[in-house]
Amino acid sequence: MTSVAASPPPPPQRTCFNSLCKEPTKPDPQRRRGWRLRSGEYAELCDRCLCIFEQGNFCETFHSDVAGWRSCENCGKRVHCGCIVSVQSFVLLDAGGIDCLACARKIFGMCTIQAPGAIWFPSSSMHHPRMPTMRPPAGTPFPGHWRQASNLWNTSSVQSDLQQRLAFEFDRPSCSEKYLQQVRASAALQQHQHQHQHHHQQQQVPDKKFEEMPERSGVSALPPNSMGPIMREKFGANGAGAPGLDPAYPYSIYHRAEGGNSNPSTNGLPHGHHISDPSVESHGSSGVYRDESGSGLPVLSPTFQPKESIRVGHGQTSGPSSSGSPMKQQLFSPTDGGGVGDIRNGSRPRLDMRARSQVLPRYWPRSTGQELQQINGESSNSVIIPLFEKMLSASDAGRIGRLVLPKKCAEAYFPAISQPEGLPLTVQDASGKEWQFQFRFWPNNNSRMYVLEGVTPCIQAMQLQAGDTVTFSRIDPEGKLVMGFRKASTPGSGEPETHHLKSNNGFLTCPLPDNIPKTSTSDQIDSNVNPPEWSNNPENKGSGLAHVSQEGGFVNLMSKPPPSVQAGPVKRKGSSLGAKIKRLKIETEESMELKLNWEEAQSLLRAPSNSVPSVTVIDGNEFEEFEEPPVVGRRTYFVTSQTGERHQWVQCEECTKWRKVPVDALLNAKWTCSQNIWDPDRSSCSSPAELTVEQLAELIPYRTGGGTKRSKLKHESSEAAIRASEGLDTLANLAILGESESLPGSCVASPHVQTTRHPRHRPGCSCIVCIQPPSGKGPKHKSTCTCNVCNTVRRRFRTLMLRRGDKRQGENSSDPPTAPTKLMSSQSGAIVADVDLKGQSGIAVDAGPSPSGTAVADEVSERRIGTVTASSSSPLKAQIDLNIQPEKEEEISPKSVTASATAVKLIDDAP
DNA sequence: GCTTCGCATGGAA
DNA sequence: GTTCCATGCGAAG
Repeated sequence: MTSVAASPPPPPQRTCFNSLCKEPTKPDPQRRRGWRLRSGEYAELCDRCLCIFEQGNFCETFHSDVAGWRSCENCGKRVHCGCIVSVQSFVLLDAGGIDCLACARKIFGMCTIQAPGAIWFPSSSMHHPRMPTMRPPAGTPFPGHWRQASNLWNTSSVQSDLQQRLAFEFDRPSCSEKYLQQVRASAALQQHQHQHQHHHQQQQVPDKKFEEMPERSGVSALPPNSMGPIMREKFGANGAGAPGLDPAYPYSIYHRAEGGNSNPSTNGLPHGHHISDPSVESHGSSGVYRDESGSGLPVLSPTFQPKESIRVGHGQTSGPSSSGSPMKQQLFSPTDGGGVGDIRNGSRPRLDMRARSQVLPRYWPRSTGQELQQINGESSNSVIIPLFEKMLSASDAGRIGRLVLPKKCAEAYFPAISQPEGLPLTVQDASGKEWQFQFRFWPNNNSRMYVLEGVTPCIQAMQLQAGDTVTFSRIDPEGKLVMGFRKASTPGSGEPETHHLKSNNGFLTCPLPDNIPKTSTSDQIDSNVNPPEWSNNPENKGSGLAHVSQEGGFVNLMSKPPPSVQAGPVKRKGSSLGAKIKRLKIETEESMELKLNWEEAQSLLRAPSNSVPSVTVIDGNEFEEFEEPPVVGRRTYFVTSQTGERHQWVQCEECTKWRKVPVDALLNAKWTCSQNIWDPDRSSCSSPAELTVEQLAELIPYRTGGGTKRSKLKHESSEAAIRASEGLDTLANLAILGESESLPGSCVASPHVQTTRHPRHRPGCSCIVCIQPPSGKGPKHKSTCTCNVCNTVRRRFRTLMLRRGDKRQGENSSDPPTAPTKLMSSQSGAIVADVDLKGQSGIAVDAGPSPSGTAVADEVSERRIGTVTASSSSPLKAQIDLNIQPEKEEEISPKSVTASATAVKLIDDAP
């Protein structure tokens, strides 16, 4: 192989960044630059364009005849709002309309707005002390909560949010394709446009741009009829108020074509029309597109699913306005980072429109705002780009450790690989832990089958199983791939969808009663048990989170599928997780709003009235055990005043005012001012609040948006996530327990369901099982561990095994003799391991898919006695699962099988 | 005998 | 009819 001395290519002739100019640019010793690009660099302009730009006349000069001009609500000045050049020169007003930068500065004290070229609002500005004093534009509606501190100052976030929604709405195949068809039928459309020139002015923009700027990127304006239902929900049928839908606001959306090779048949762009922005080329995956011509707004991920973030009101939006915490998503990034694939794996940029549009809807990301915020908790300057998600199949969740990736998604969002061996891929989970997978493919029917290998540790760490959903997102500009997950509920349980188990990010859902008597036997977590701020509490990060919808009165408790699902064989082709169920998940996700972490959930649990605890001493520690499960009360905040006086603050269910109540007050979950018996002056919703929001913010840490607390919480987020995950897992288990035993129509999340199996295993249970972290969480006890817990577990299991062994021997004595140590499943043919139970009768049971029918029960019974199977998929091999529940003998679950198996090992190891 | 790897198969979309 | 993808299954380690 001969090496050819490659002569360096001559430096390309640089031309003006303004695509309407294309004059050659000269090296500028003074580093004079144009507008700032997303990459962090600045547009390189020719002298003339630079001069025009510096004079602030760029838009007038080059965009004067395009749409997007609006008038400042305050001074009436004409401001262009449709391009990257002008994006920093106006502020979107919540109530619609814009203010020019000068007015914004003047009115809102926008001192933190940076000089032209800096298009980000620093996060500090989001909590500018003057924010609450902002006033709405004259003549605009003045909703009560508007101009809350964070609202206005999150203009960039608002824009970002809107843009995301628009991008998503538009980019959905069903949406974009429809419109692109309209574009293609341009002749008829234009004729129609001439007849309705004014109304359709914006729709003509794309065609006009195409004609005027043949080298420009493809542009497609969003027609009113492409407005998705979500947009209509928020902005009304005509889209008024939405910048992108406002007829005076030409919201252009740019589609990037792979390799600059646009295909009009697939993306609606004329040949040769592509985004040639080198920063885009370096991106690699979906993400924030930018129009280098300076006449289009950047667009975030086309796959963003805005179901959650679109919810507003009552502070429920995932955005910053409700929480006081900044929505950690920004449209622009200081640097233009590439995707993981590009940076780490050297992929080529991909994600053409065709690939995106061909991604099946079931893989569309449905990340909630909370999830996104959770993912993005570490960086306020990052853009979270939901890529796709996938419900785990049995194969994916199995111990084989291979996660089959949807082909289109893999090709669209992951690095390009040419060899089957693929590439190592570093993926971060929501807690920041990095996992290394092998991204590869198998040749398959002249195609490829993409898999992620080595996912078992991650899957196990997340305690995922078939039916759960993993989500893939990317954080830009870091380019990190982030893998999240949502737990499934009970897809196979056949639960009526109006009842308990709707699958929402793995949160069980149930309707709630209006009142929850403390002594009720159906105590349930109230839908309003936590204030809106809480939902966005950054401490609520973590996988184990309960969602409580304030709107719908639903409580969603994270849960694993109930035992029936866990243990049930997953039918091939995922038929048990059919499309219908998946769609149900989609719809019911809308009911999920708030998150609780475990500590907070715990804090809601109150000792039932008239219940005297029995004190149990375990390992020197006293535990109170209640025969009755705890009562769920209203969330309150305990505050100690400067005088040392302690009391609680609680938010009224109806008027949302905060009231002070005695520290020992136990409040109904739907507490209202009328129940404020301690302060008659404030026992009505019409009574004024005792403290202002600011004062409350000082009193109640971070709940009401204290900025300093938030930063602290960031540092604690990982730990909090772990705690939350652990705790909610337990809560989830309780929910499962409740579900499995609740009466028809009762709430699955009800913690107040009696059980005869093990009355302790309920909320508040302090038994040796419940005080331990859930399975798979926390440090594992070694098999040789001699701690009190382990010894107790051993002792219990030894007793159980002996009892069972005796029982079984009695049964076997009447059975015909069979092969003593080996059984073979009649259906699965799975490998069966022999187990020596040391003195027990040899019992070995196939743990593979079980034959249906009564045999299952027998077999399960056998399993629970204690078998070790070769195909055990437990992540806890050779480790003690301290969450085993020996008394719950009737319950069928793989975990229980594992637990039993583990117990056998314990017995083996026991002294 | 068990696990891992890689391809093949076939149901479903 | 084609493509996708869940998983079966044989070969290799």
